[in-house]
Amino acid sequence: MARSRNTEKKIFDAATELFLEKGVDRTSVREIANKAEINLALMNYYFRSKENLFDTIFSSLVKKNSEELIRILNSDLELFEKIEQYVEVYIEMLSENPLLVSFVMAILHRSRERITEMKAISSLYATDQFTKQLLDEAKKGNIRRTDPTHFFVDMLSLIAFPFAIKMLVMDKNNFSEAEFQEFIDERKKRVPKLLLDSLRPCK
Amino acid sequence: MARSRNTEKKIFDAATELFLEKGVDRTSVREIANKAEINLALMNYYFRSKENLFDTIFSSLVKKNSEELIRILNSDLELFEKIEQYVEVYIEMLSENPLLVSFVMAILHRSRERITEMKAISSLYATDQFTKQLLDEAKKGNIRRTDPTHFFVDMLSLIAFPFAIKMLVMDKNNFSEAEFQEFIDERKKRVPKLLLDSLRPCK
DNA sequence: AAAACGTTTTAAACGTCGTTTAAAACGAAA
DNA sequence: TTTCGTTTTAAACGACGTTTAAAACGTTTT
Repeated sequence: MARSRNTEKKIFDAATELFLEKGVDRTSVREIANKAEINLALMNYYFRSKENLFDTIFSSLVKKNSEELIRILNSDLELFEKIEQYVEVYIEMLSENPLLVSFVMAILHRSRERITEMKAISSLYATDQFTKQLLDEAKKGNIRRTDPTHFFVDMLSLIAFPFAIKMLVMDKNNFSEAEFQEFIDERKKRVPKLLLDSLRPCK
Repeated sequence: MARSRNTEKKIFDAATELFLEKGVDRTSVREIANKAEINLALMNYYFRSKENLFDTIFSSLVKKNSEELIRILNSDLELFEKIEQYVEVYIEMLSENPLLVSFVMAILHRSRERITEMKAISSLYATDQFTKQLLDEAKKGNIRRTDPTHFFVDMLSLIAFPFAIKMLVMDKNNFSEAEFQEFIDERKKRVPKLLLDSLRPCK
């Protein structure tokens, strides 16, 4: 009984690491079993199938990493401050899990047809509260009118995409790991500035 | 002889379609052989391995689709006009090949270690000419000073990422295919405006 | 026209993949 | 100590990417 929980966790942890590193389809069950030091058939015993193990891990990863972000979106912070904080926390989170973006991208393509069922995924998107805030501030004349759908996609793109093309950026600029990290850190200031400038009614 | 070229092309075309649609790792060689109506072993005869077939297809796709973009970056168009044209042509190109972004993303993760060898991939990035133009215009005071590396990553992100999260955007906004296409079309105007506003020295 | 040649195609087999199976080993309750 | 449900094991299944040797084909040569 204590043994079983332990086994389940060993499988979960080993698979998580391998899935993030090599991708689901390039990780074999025998590899997971080796890393977790368990018998091959135990993966199916505890998780029914590799696909179901993947779903479990994916939901867990998304949930763990998106909770704070949703909390920020739904907070009653002033709009500009909220955007600044959201971007910074998001980039910081991805810095600590640099493989997460590629992983999610791969899943969005790989499991395209199943997206609607994967409820975890919706926590990656804008909340109604944030959308409403954008519309309200525009109505009050505090910011330029902007399509919330576009604005949120802009924000997500500027935050996440650089991680997806990390290797391309490193290769073309001859960045070391540390230099790439520095580049990413710079974006914590740059991206909010770009977004807020586009909202400011100055012009 | 005529037969052989034909066979090679049939394999290439069938595999291209399947790789884009299902991803490399979820496409079996037997599936390719069926679709191309050729014997299983001919894939290895003409392309040595599935991995090599994939490399060939990837290079061909990237080359075919990036040539015009590079031509624009290296043209002597005025900076703002160049950015407008680059964004519009890029988005239009991705609209016609909506699976390309996910495919390239998957490859950037899947073949991370081989990126440097895959020379085709460098054509996805900024040219020296464009970088120089950004620096020159800033020096002349025509635009705000900006880090060309960041600026190009911003631009790429705003162009490409929405295609990568297509299913997420469609799901959350209840978009039909046509509505998503409309959303993308709007970005042809929106993205250049956002980028140019961030460069204008108005403030 | 037949023989000889290199090119192209074929069917069968290899080891590895995800998954299933039936039985063995185990731990707690009787 | 026996019983019983839970956990683990080894072996096997069909499908995967790849290799092989031989068959079929089209050209060139005699």
